[in-house]
Amino acid sequence: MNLKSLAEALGLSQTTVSRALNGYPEVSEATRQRVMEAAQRYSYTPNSRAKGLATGRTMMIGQVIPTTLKHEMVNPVFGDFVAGASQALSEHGYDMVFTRVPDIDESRIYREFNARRVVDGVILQGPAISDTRIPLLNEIGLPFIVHGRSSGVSEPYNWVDVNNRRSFERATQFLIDLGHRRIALLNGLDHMDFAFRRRQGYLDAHADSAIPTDPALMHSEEMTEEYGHRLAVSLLASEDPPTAFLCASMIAALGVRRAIQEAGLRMGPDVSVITHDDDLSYLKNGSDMPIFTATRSSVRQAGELLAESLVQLIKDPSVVPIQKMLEAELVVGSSTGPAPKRT
Amino acid sequence: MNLKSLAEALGLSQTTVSRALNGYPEVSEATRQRVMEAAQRYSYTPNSRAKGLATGRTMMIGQVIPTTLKHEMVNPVFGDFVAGASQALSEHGYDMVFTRVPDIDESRIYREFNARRVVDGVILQGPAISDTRIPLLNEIGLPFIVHGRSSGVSEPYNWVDVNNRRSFERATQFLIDLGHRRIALLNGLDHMDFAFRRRQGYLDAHADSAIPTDPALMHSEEMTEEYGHRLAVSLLASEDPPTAFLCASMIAALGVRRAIQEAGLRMGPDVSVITHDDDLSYLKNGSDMPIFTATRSSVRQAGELLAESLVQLIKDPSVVPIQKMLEAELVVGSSTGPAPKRT
DNA sequence: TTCTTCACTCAAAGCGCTTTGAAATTCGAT
DNA sequence: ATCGAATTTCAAAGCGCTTTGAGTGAAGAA
Repeated sequence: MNLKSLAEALGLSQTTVSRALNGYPEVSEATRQRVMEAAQRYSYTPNSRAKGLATGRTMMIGQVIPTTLKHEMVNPVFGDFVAGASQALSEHGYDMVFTRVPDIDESRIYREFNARRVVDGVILQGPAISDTRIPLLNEIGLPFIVHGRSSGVSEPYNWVDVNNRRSFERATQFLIDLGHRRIALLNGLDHMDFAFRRRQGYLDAHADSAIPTDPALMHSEEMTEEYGHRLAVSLLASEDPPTAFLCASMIAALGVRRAIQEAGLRMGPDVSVITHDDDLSYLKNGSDMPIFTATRSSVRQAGELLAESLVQLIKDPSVVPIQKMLEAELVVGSSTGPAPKRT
Repeated sequence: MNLKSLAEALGLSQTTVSRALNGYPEVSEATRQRVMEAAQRYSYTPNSRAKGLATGRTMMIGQVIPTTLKHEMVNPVFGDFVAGASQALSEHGYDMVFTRVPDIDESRIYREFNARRVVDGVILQGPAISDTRIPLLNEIGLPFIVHGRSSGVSEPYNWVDVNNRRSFERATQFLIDLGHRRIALLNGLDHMDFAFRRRQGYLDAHADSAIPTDPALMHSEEMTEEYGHRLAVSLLASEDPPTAFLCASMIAALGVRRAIQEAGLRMGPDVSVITHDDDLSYLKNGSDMPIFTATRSSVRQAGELLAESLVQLIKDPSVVPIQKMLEAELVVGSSTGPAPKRT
């Protein structure tokens, strides 16, 4: 059933039917009722491609996933983020489309997105430091919003981000206050902006308390459980082991916990651990008493907020840059304690 | 730049240009070269909506995510699955689109997908027992493939699934052979087909060895870390505690491990644990020596296979039902050992 | 009664592409 | 030269929708 046949069935013109359906004022209430009812009865749904072709709108939001950087997609955090974002998008009638492309092609894809009019806007994930995609998208003129920020990009752009620097500064300060002096940092990949900011926070806290940092304690890699485990094992076995760990993700923290237990130590009394907690639905940090002391910020909520902002942006591209900073809370669990006295 | 202007610039008709671009034989090689080169130079990309409108193809694969059943989306397994599937899809030029809808609307959405010609095919996730979406999609005639199967659906449909019954039967048998008699089953949600099959495997193994099962040991819920923990805590504290746990997911198994350690027991020597391992990239079960003894099957690969099949199906709908069964391997790690002697 | 207005409704022109059916050109064969 | 077949190109008709600009009646004003 298409517009034409519906119009014929009703004995009306396509124009009138279209107008009635889309709520234009030029059609009488009686007619509108009749049309609506018929549309219902014949279960007519407009063809979205035709509609898009005519209106220039697609009601789709794009997300490009570079192929070789497999992390994005498989990262559990991504799932929760998408859940939040698609939730919000769907409320405005938008769907989400994922395109995987080889790394090199990424810029081409954005241009194509624009040329082919395949999406109305784009979400940019995992910004690196001085991310080149931002100037690119600005130049193309495709509405977009970044999940995170990109240090080194001077031009304005829209973003939603967690205050990574502050939250890691607070976490580090918390450990310092407990007497820890050797704090290991298990950070995300070096070139990622969020990792950069977290390291800043870590360094700032040390500087504030005039505590020297040790490069041997600062690491960055893909945040897997294995990585957390491997690194904790080697650090704990080192000459001058850390008394505390600051992790960039729950998953890595699980690995750290495993290493601590294997070493015959207790998490909390013997070795302290703080992790960033994205509040993943499948990996809750305890509902009553948190297992890990953590800087918590729901990535799902970030997704919702971001999607909401993007929709608004598409509706009215003239709004000033949307820039929303979320603060992470520091929740205290049983994984931290005073630094053990040196023997 | 659109077809029309490109054709004008070349002094050719739209037809010829379109044909040249789409590799039709009716155009001379020389002309084709000229057109190709011009398309490149003007960086012309066809508008996909217009193309879709004319051809009836969208190059999009849909996935519907019911809103209230939030699990699908946030389940870490989902991320890896999508990574695999979208990888394969992209190689054939397909993108993936997610639509979130309230539970009740799901059937309406499929009809709309079809009516609005918004996708060329659909992936069905998380089939329940006697899942009604399957007959619905069959009736609509929209090409689809199920990730999993649905017991109780008699009509033919396409699927890719892991042999859940067999893998859990083997795992259970493995525990029985080690002398375990009280094996707890931490299963997924009851109405899910995969959970049903796993329970079957568990029951079959018990029956084969004439070992009675205890309803108090069989549980099903959403597979979170918390659930694994909570349940293991209460089971370990019970009158007649299990000596082994069989978990449907790594995440839940992590919770079980935590509970075991909190109880002052050792995983392996004191309490055995086997889990199903979807081989998630962020939650590897140890690369050299597996932590958990596990039934392993890469959900990422399943995604690839499924996507590949769907593409094939769309290309040629006449192919007999595609039904692919994957076998999980049983990898032995350090989480299992002989049943401890009763004190 | 005639002229304006207003409220509705309509035919037709796009949107950018594919594809059909026909026309023009080339070329070897008669 | 002439013809037919093969090769190459084209104009135009959709695909299903929105939207413009015009048309039709009916109601109200003169």
